[in-house]
Amino acid sequence: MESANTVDRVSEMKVESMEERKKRVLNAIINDYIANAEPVGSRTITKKYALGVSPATVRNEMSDLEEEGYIEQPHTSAGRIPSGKGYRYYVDHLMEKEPLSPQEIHQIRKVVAGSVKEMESFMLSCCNMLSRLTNYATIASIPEQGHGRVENIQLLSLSEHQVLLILVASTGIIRHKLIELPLPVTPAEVAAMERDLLRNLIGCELRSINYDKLRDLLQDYQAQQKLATKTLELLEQALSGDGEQRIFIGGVMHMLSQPEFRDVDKLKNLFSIFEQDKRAQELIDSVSSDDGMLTITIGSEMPQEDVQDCSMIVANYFVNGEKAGSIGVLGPTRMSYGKTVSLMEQLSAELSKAMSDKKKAKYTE
Amino acid sequence: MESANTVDRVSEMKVESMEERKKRVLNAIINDYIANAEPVGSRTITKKYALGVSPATVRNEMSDLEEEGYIEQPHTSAGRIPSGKGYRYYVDHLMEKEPLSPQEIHQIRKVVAGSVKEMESFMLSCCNMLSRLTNYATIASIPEQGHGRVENIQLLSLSEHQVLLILVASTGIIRHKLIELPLPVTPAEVAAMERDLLRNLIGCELRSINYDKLRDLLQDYQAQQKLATKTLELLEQALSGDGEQRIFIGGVMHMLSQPEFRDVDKLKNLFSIFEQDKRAQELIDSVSSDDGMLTITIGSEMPQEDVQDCSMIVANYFVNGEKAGSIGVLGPTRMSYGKTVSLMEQLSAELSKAMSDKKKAKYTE
DNA sequence: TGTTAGCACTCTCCATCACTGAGTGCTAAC
DNA sequence: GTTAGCACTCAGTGATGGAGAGTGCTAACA
Repeated sequence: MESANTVDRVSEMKVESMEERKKRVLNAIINDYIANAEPVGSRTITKKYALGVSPATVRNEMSDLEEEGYIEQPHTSAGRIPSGKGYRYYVDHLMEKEPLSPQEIHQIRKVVAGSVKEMESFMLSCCNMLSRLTNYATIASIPEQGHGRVENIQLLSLSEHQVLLILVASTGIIRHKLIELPLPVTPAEVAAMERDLLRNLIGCELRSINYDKLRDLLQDYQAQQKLATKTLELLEQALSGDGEQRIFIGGVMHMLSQPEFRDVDKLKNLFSIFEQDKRAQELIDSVSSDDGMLTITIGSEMPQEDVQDCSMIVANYFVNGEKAGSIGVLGPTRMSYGKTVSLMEQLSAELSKAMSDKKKAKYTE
Repeated sequence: MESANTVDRVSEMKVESMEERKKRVLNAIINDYIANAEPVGSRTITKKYALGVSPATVRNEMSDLEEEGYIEQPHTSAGRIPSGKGYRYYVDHLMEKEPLSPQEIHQIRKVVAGSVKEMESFMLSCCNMLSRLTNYATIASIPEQGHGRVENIQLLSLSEHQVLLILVASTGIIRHKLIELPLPVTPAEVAAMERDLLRNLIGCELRSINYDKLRDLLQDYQAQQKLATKTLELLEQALSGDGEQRIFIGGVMHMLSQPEFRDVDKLKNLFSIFEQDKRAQELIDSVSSDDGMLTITIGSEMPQEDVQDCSMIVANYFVNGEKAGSIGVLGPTRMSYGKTVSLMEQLSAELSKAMSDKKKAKYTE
C-alpha cells in the first residue's frame, strides 16, 4: 500500500519533473515563438539555442512534447508552436523575469509620482505608460465606488432645483454629481442637510449607505415636505456610486501591430471588448485575483470568447492592505511574459507605495 | 467688351450648369459606389437607374465626366469611382437628404432629453448614439473651458494641505480640481477665500481670469504668508481650465466594418488619431466652422494626412447663440452623405434646443 | 541505450499560366 | 445625337509545378 502511494505521488509529480533537456527545448521553442511569431523547427533550435545535440535529437524531444500536449504542429511540414498547456508550464516553471532598464524604471516612477491626487487622470496616464512600455493594450479599473469610507461630503446649492453633491472617499476618489430636485429647496435648507449628512456619514463605509439609512437621517426634511422620495433615491445613487465603476483603457492601437491581428475580423472581436466598458470590466474582474499580487491568464483560460487568443497579466494595487484596484495588460497569447511580469511587478509595487504615502500624508494632518 | 464679360460669366457658371443627364449619371455612380464600395460600370447604371439610354451613351457621358475630373478609373477594365471633385459636386448639388425614420428621431430625442446636466456623460452618450445611427466614428468636443462665465465657486478644505476647488460654469460644465497647498491653511481661511472669490468672480468670463487678477484678489492672504505663489498658479490653472479641452470619441469599432479599412495598415493611420486626444481635437477644430451649422469636409480636403481617405461632417451646437461645441462624424470618403447630414441636422437642432431650455430653466430661478 | 546521419515524405508558399468576365473605347450605322 | 457591335485591356481565379522547410523513420554509431 505504501509503495502504491509512492508511485502515485511520483506520477503526480511527473509534470514538475520534466527532464532537464526537454525543458530547455520547450523553453527554446516558446522563447523563439514569442520573439518571431512563427513555428519553430528543430534546426532553428540547435542553431540559435546551444543545446549541444543534433536536430534529430531535438525532434525526438519535440515529438514527446507534442504527445504530452505542450506544443502543437499547425501542419505536417511546419515547426511547432506552444499550446495553452505549454504556455502555462512556461509561465509556471521556465520563464525568466527580464530585468528592467533604468529608463523603464524611471518612466514608471515618473508617472506614479506625478499626481495620485486625481484618480481619473492618474489611472489614465498609468495605462498609457504601461502600454508604451509593453506595446500591448492596458485595462485598469479603479475600486468600485462602494469601497472605502466617506471622508467628506459637500452639498452645493446651484439653484432651488439643483444641488451639486461632492463626495470625497477614503480611496482618494472625488466625485461630483448634479441632483435635480423635484421640490424647491433653499440654500439654508441645503446647508442644514449638509450638516446632517456630514455629522452622520463621515467615516461611514460607502457601501453601507443605503436608502433606508438616508431616509432615517433626513426624515425631518421629508416630514416638512422638503424632500421628495425621488430626491432621496438620487442622493442614494450618487453616494453609493450606483455600481458606476470606472474603467480605463489604453494602448489599443498597439494590438494593430501584432501579427496575430493582421486579420480585421479578429480585430473586430477584440475591439468589441474595448468599446464596451462593461465587458472590459467583466474581463478584468474575472481575471484578477482578490488577494494575490499578479495573475496570469493564458489564451483558452480567458473567460470571454473574443479574447481566447490573448493573454492577460493583471496586478492589484493596495491601499492600507486592502485591494484598491487592478491594472492589467492584454496582449496576444504569444506575449512577452518575462518582460511584462517584471514591468507589472514594478508598477504594482510603486502604485501601492505611492497610494500609501498619500494616505500617510493625510493621517499626519 | 460687354460680350466678353458675358462669356466669362457663362464659363464661370459652367460647373453649375452641367447637363441634366450628366448629372444623373454622376449621381448614379456616386450613389451606387456609396452603397457597394465597388467601381460602377455603364451597364450597372442603365440597369439599376432608369436613365432611358443605352450603356454606350452612358459610357460617353462617363468619358466626359472623367475628363472633367469628377470620376476616376482604378484601371482600364474597371468601372468608375468618384473623385474628390466628384464628391464635392455631389454634396453641393446632387445629394438628397434622406428623411429620418421615426425610430431614429426617437433615439436622438431620447438621448438628448436624457441628462444635459452633466456634460461629460451626456456628450459621451451623444457620441455613442450618433455612431450607432450612422455606423461611423464620432468625435465631439465640448467648449474650451475658457468659454462661458463663472456661475459658482466652492472651496472645500480637505486637509490643511489640500483644497478641493469646484467650479460651475454657465456652459453647464462642472469641474473639480484638487489643489495641493505648499503652505498649510485652516478651514476658516479657506472659507474666507471662498467668500472673496465668490464676491469677485461670479459672472466673470472664465477666460478673463488670470494670474494677476487672482493675485490682486487674494493679496491679503498672500501678504499674511498664507498663500504661496505656487498656490495662486494652481488656482489659476484650475479656473482657467488650462487649455484642458475635453474630447469624446465613440464608435471607433464601426470603422473596422468598412471595406476601405480591410487593410490593417490603413487602420493604424486612422487609429493613431483616435488614440491621441490632441490630434482628434485639432482635427475637429480645423474642420468645424465658427459660425455655420454644418460643414462637410471630403477626403483630400481633410487637414491631416492620416485621414485623407475619410470625410467628416461636423455640426456645431449653440447656447445663447454662441457656439458651445462641435460634434462630428468621421467616415470613409464613400460615406452616406445624405443620411448623415439629415441625422446631424436633427441632432444639432435638438442639442441647441435642449441646452437653451436648460438655460431658460436656470434664468427663471 | 541514447544519439545521430541520411533519406523519403508532406505540405505550404510562391510564381507562372491560361482563362474568364467585366468593362472600356472606337467605329460605323441608325 | 444615339446605339449596336467588336476588339482590347486587365483584375481575379484556379490549376500546375517547383522550391524550401520541416518532419518521422530507419539504420548505424558510441
